[in-house]
Amino acid sequence: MRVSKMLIPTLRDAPADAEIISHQLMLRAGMIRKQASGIYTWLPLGLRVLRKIEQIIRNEMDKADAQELLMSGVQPAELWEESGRWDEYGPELLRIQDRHQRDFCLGPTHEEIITDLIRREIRSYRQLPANFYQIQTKFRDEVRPRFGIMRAREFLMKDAYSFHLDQASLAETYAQMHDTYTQIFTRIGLKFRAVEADSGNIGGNASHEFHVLASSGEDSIAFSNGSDYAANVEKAPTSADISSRPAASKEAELIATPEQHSIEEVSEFLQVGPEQCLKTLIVKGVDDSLVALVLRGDHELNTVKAEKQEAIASPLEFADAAVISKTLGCEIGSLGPKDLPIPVIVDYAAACVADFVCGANQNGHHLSGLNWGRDLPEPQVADLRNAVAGDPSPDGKGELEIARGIEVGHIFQLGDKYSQAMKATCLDENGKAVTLTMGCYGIGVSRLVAAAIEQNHDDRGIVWPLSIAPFQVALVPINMHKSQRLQEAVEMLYQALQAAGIEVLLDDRKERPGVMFTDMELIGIPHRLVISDRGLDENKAEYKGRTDADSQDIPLDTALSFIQQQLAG
RNA sequence: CGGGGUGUAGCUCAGCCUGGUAGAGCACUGCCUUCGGGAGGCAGGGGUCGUAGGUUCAAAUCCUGUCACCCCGACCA
Repeated sequence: MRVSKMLIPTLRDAPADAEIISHQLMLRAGMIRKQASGIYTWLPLGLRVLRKIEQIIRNEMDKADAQELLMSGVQPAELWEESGRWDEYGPELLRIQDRHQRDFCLGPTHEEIITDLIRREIRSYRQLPANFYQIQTKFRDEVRPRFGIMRAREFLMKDAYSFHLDQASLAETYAQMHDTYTQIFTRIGLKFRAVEADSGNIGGNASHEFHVLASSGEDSIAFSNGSDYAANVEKAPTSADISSRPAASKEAELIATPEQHSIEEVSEFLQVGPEQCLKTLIVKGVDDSLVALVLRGDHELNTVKAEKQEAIASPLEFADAAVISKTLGCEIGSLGPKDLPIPVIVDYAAACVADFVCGANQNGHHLSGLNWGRDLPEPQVADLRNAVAGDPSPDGKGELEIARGIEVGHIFQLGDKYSQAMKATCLDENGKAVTLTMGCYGIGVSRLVAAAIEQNHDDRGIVWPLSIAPFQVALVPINMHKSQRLQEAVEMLYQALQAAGIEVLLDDRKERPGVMFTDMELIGIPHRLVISDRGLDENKAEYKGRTDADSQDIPLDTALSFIQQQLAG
């Protein structure tokens, strides 16, 4: 492809409403343009990347014997009424009417359609198991679309649905899809983790999310450095062996700490680390009571875990400052667990600290050198906090590391939620009707583009993994319009590269070199060949990989084989 | 849905406070010079200032409504 024949409207400045790097770079590289909030047009360059990802997915799904089909994007309301989701799904479902005032929706997902198809077409256990997938535009009327293509309302998704006679068969396909997804993200060339997940409102049992690791990810995930264990930080359990608590070595002491409230201030003031300080949070309990939660100063409360405590009101609410000072006799910044007249629940880690510092329940004072079992009773312990880096892995193997992740895939064992509601059955070997068991498997194809950029960029622009780059090689001639022989040499090399099946983008614009270099780097082409008139005299071309610090000279007549080597390596 | 913010040329933004009839840089068109890391000169094209109403002799500017977009939160995954 020639740059002159392709619309690649690169921008020097990022539009002001683009917040995250992938959104900015996709706009600047001329890959997408916004049509409305959360709705985008894919320009030729962006579409090439999207298609590359699609092809990898398609290829791996086919290998796993999944069959591609394409379902309708507009779906009749009747099916959704049958599954119960017409009422359940909420405003995210974009509902429309046709000219006869019949209700339809724009498909946010396709369980209803596929189940309807399968209940009509599959009659015998001999046709099972079967797995169907499509790559299709979905519409979800998100409350708050943001971050460009990352969380769009209209987006491209690969969704697959498998059908089984029993749970064992589902488990088998589920495991196969887990492997397929692993293969897909590995082939694309992204760092990712498969994470244990809740199945949310789609229903069913087992579920894994696949996260691309990137600092801008919306989710925090915890994974073990000693095993495959990975989970959302909020969901990773934490615990500690109370008997590992060191022996008391200091005497309890009341210290005046005027104007020192936060853990940070107290820790600074008393010159002890925040892990040696305990913080006391007062939340609402059942029946208007109050409950104190005690955490290590460097730990963070996990509200979902806390809500599981019987004494605590759900949803969790912090007590009002006024109520606290009235009931407990001091301000929030001076609270501590000693002699509190309300129930106290202590996080495992906090219960393991000896000689700790905490508020004295007396304004402007803290206690130091406190010890559980000596200065105050052995506490009631519970898991109340988010996992942090360095915590032991819940499976006992290795330690947890924490990273940000972008969810790009999700697999579920659905069970019979939809087949039951929609009466999808088939005959087993005894001629008896059996309700089908289902699995479903999604990949956010368009989101993957953004995720790949979030993980792979530098200050000059996108750094595509070779597998999904819109072009493999950028061919940049210097001042080609001024030299007939350069034109001919470049044309020959361009043809040769193409003939070898290499995707090459020839920058044939009458632009200055700087402009061409900057654009090719912005759009992230992995390999670059520069040809100049003066290089011709010495049979010289210049090669530079997108992330290389410097370019290197290579013999022009070996440029093709050199590039082939680079692509292979 | 709650809170905050922004709408002026394709993009980034100034002008608004203190009303006087619209600007800059980049981009675009033509010509000349330049030519290995976003060149320079000259000459151009392009904006009902989001929109509706109000105040005023006069509104991008002040007032009110409304729409769109963005951010934070809630929500979703």
